[in-house]
Amino acid sequence: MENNLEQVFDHLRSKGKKLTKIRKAIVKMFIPGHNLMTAMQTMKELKNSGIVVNKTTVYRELDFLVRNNILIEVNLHPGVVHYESALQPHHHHITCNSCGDIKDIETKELNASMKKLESRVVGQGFEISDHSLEFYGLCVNCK
Amino acid sequence: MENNLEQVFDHLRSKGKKLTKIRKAIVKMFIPGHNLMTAMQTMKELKNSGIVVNKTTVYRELDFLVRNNILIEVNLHPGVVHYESALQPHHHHITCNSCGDIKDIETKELNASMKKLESRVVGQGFEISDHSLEFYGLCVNCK
DNA sequence: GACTAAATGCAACTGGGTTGCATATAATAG
DNA sequence: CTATTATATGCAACCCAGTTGCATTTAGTC
Repeated sequence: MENNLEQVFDHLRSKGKKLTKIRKAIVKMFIPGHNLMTAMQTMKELKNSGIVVNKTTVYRELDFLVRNNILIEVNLHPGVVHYESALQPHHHHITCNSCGDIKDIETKELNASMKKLESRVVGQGFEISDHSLEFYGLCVNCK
Repeated sequence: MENNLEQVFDHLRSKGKKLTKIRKAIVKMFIPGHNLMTAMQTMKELKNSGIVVNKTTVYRELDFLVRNNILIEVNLHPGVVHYESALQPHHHHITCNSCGDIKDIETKELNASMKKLESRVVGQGFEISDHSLEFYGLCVNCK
């Protein structure tokens, strides 16, 4: 979405942040949506498109984009953090235990009962700000 | 639950596994339930009770117990794996973003709609074997 | 073009987790 | 109760994701 992309750039500009070629390139690879990548995968993708970046920069840039609500962290597996666009409708993922492939999954069936659950927990004094729901199994090709 | 403990020991014995003092001690600290610990926390707890263990042993032992369906891995935060008893009713957790405290939480409201969701996904060719649902927010003391 | 905050690179480091290999220990049979 | 052997443990060295301090570079502004 070209539109989203320009919005993100304007948003950052308005906050006095710089639009370096690295930042632009990273935002571009995430914002169209449906891209879920680790820091290292991001670095490789950048390299593939001719932009060689230090890993420190990649980690700092991804953190920066998370702090600015452009990306979110996704916690699929121990040992590595995935990132994806924050500018997408709320959804979850299913990871194939065999080939490692990750697919988006809508969970609209859960909305009502999830709200009920959260209000009960709030009633017990907790304040829920976020949740993480991930599925694991076998994809069509692997089973 | 003393009973569960003996069942676990018998189960392992029947598979030809040895019941060393380290293994027994680790099983004992997890099986009563409501204990959620990282490998390093487990090592410290062991030390506190007078059993000094190498970290390699702790990691291998926790893996062993997961492979034998006595513990499960819980993926709360990037960078560290938590372990808890597999011999508990299905439940989830809420982590306080401020003090880091973790509490168990029942999610019976979700059961029916979760089943619906899973059958839809199965209908699309995926086979779901597991899911992870974790909540984040503020506990009573911290807000 | 000069200035300054923001961004980048580099090297060294941290910490969770793993591997190969030598040694020790629990269970079993003799 | 000793010998045997698979299983478990310790140790040292390693791997890899992610971080830190500091010097250098760059984007945006005047």
